Amino acid sequence: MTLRLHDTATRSVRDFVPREPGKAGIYLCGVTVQSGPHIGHMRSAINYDVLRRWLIHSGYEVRFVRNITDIDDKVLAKAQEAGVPFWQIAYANELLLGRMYDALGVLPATVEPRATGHIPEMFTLIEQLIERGHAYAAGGDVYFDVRSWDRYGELSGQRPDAMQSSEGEARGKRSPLDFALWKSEKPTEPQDAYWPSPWGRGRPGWHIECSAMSWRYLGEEFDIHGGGLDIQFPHHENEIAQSKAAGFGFARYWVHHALLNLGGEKMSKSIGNVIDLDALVAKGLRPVEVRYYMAAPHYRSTIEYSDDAVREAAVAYKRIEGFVLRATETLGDVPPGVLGAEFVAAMNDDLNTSRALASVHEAIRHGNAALADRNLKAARGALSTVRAMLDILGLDPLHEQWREAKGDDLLRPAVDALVALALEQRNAARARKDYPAADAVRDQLKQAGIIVEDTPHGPRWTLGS
RNA sequence: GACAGGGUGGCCGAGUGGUCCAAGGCACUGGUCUGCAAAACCAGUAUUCGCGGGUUCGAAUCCCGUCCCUGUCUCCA
Repeated sequence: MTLRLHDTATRSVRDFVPREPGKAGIYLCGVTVQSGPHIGHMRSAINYDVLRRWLIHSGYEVRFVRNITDIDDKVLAKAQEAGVPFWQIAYANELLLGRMYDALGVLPATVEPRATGHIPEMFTLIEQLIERGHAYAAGGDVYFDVRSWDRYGELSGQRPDAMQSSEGEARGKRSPLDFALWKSEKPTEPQDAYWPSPWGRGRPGWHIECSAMSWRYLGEEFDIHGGGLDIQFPHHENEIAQSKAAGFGFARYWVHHALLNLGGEKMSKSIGNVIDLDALVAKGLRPVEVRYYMAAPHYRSTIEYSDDAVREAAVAYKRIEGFVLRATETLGDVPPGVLGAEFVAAMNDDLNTSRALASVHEAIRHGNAALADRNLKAARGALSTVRAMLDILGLDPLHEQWREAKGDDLLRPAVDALVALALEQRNAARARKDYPAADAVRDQLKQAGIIVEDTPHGPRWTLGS
């Protein structure tokens, strides 16, 4: 069975056939680091992290390139506002982004290149485009000549003739549709944001960096290009035009993920309807629960954010976690084993994580039943398959990523001994049928954040609320 | 206006021609277990898929119309 992926360019689900057997090259449009990341960015990161893990599991050697766009109009505007160099703003936000990836268990990219580190590659590309008659210099600017590329619109379905052109004619453009590859310096912009170029001092246009970096790290043609639905046009359309006009084969599959909405609109810094990971943590959610929330719906479905929905996701995840922890308590460490067939089928079906999770929950139900029946063999099987499936989604509760803070390892035996003391008293009370006293012990522990549950083999405790 | 994608139970969310009187989760109800709980398990909870037509032996799934929602429209606010 092979992976099938939705390809935006053909608007269809296609078998994934890598350019080179056993290898997969992915370019993901990362973030423009104009400000700190919000949970909309997290969705992108998590969706592609799942794709990547699935490809790795499927035996591919994955080269995963996720860029940082560290220069653009907004970064410069923020820098001017703050009175600091643009790269200071960009780098500070890049660090925040990295922290967010770590917190959510997003695997580090193979390489995370920055736009400003690839100016020479841009020059080569731009010169190639000029030579081929698809770009022209005008003053100190260089524009891509959209009319010279008749496949323009192939990705988004936009027809150049039908497009509304923007207000205000830019200087030197032959057509309002043309877009800048290189922008000449302006007196109103920070003077430390420019590079010398064959066309005079200036800085990159918005789209050229991705063409340059994908070329640098993945070659002229690569397997998958990803990004949010909102940058399909113009950004990806322009990327295709540039790269193909330069003679590259470019991306073979275009995978776009849907957005995270809040209040009926996409979460966006400019609209101001943003929530970041810290805000969710402040609501009592753990990053792993947030990851579950983002990974559970299909990647091409819009998520309308709501507090209720995240909380519901947290409850669902706790059910998963509860099984894994309880099963491990009775079975000992059972390593991840073989995936369920339904899970595999679901993942291969355009990464249908929703369906895949349904099979996880079913396995858990069977596992819980097996535990209750003391059918250890069946329980062991369920645990190993559940852990394997969760591992693909980056949600295995036993993975080091999700272990509580380090001190926890030392604290736990100590708390365990104290709780055992309290439970001895409770047991004594129960033995003499003094239930009010027994319940008082349980209630007091609960107030301290320790939940006591009775099992056929004695009480167990967990932290919780 | 153009282009793209959606509208499924109380909620979240899969399902794109028959096995769907619609997966899974949450919530709720009843049961088992328990001293009582909790957890877990079992059972129940949409004859129905925005609305109106049509195609078909058969439609949530295809077609037409209609209403509503989201994204995008280029040196992006």
